[in-house]
Amino acid sequence: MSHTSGGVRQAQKEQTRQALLDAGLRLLDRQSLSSLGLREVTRAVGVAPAAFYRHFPDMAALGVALVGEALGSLHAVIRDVMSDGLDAERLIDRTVAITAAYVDEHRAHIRFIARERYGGVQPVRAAIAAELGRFTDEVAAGLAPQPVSRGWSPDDLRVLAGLYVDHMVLTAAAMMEVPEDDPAARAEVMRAARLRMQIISVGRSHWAEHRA
Amino acid sequence: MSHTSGGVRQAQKEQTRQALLDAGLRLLDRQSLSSLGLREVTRAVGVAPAAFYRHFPDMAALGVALVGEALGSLHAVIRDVMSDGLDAERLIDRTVAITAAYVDEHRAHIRFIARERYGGVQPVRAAIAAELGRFTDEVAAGLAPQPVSRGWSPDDLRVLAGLYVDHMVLTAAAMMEVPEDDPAARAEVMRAARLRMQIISVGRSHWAEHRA
DNA sequence: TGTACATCAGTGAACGCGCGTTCACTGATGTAC
DNA sequence: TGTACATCAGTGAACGCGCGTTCACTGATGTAC
Repeated sequence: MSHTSGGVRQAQKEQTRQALLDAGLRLLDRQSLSSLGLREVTRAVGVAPAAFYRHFPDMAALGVALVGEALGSLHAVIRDVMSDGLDAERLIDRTVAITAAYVDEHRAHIRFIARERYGGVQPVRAAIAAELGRFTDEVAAGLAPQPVSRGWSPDDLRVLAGLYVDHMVLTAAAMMEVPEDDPAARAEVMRAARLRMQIISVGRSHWAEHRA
Repeated sequence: MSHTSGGVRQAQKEQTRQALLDAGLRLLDRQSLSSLGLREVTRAVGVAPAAFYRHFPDMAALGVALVGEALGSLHAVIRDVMSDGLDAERLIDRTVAITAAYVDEHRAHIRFIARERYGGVQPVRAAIAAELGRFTDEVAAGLAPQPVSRGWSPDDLRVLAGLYVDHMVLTAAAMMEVPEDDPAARAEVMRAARLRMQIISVGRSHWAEHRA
C-alpha cells in the first residue's frame, strides 16, 4: 500500500509479543507463574512453541514484562493523587476509591502481582520489589512537604510511606478475594481499608506529641 | 520386645508422613507449591512415588498440612503475648522481638506461608486465610478489654486487629528477604516494624478525639 | 518501478525426559484363638 | 507361648502424556541499486 519505510514486520512481532503477554496473564488467573508452561501459552495464542523464544528467553522474562505492565502505569496515578493537595480525610477516600477502581480495571494484573510478590520466581520477585520501592519513594516525596511531616526524618517518612504502600497492596488483594457481584462485601472491604488508613493518619498527626 | 499392644506400624507410618512433610518444606524454600512434584518429594525421602498416596491424596493436601504445622503453634504465642498486660511500648518491642525470633526458628515455614498466602493452590490459600482469620479474632479479643478500646465497636476492633496481624506477616516476610548474616539490615527491618506499630498504636489511642 | 539479495518471525518435526497415577505384589506388624 | 490368618505401608514396573529445547526450514518483509 504505502511506501513509508517498513515497520510492518516490527509491528507484527510486537503484536505476537503482546498476544503472548495477554494469554500468559489470562492463564495466570488460576495458577502461579512457576507452574505456567511455555507450550500452554503458545497454544493459547496459536503459534508454534518455538516462536516463544523470538520474544522471551524463558517464562521468568515474560513475568518481568507483566510486572512492568501491571505497575508501570501506577506511578502517574500516585503522583496525581498526592499532588492534589486534598485534606487527609478526602485523600483517604480518594485513595481507596482509586484502588478499588484500579483493581476492577486491572484485576488480572493485580492478582498476578499479589501472587508473585513472594512467589517462587526470583527475577519476578525482584522486579516487583523494585517497583514497590519506587512507589514508596514517590509517596515519601509527596508526604515530605506536608505540614504534618514537620519533625519527621527522611528515614521515618519512608517507613510511613512503605506502610501506606503495603496497605494499598493488601487492600487490593482483599478486594480481589471478594466476588465482583457482592457489593456488600466490597463495601465492607473498602470500609476496613478507609478505617485502617484513618488510624494510620491519626497516628501520624499525633506523632509529635507522642514523641515529646 | 514388649508385648504392649502394637502401635509400631502406626508410628512408622507417622514417621514417613513427617519425612514427606519435612522434605516438602525443604524443597519449597526455592519454589512454590504449584511447581513442586510428587516424585521430587518421594525421591528426597527415599520412598517409592506410590508411597505418597498412603499419606496424602495430592500435593495440595500436603500443603494444607504444612499450613497447620506453620501456624498452629502460633495461637499459644499470641495468647501469651496479649495476656501479659504490658504497656503499649513494651508490647510493641516484645511483639517485634518474638516475630523476629519466630522467623529465625521457623524460617522455612514462614516463607511457605508468605509465598502461598496468595499462591496458586486454592485449598492452601483457604487454609492460610482461615488461620489468619482466627489470629485476628484472638487479637481482637485481646484488645477488647483494654481501656484504650473504650468506644470501639467490635467490627472496628476486628479491623484494627487485622491491621496488626497483616503487619506481623509483612514484618516476617521482610525479615526473610534479609540475609541472616546482615545484622544491620535486620536491625533496620525491626526498627521499621516497631515504628509502624507505634504509629498505629498512637492512632488508636487518639482515635476518640479524632472521631469527636 | 523492478530486480536480486538479506533478514528474521514463525514453522513443524524431533529429541529425550520426568511427570502423576495404576496395579498386583511383598513382607513386617497385628490379632484371634 | 505358638500357630494361622488379616492388615496394610511401602514396592517396583509400567502406562501414556506433555514438557522445554534444538534445528533446518519457509516465505513475507525490508533494502540496495
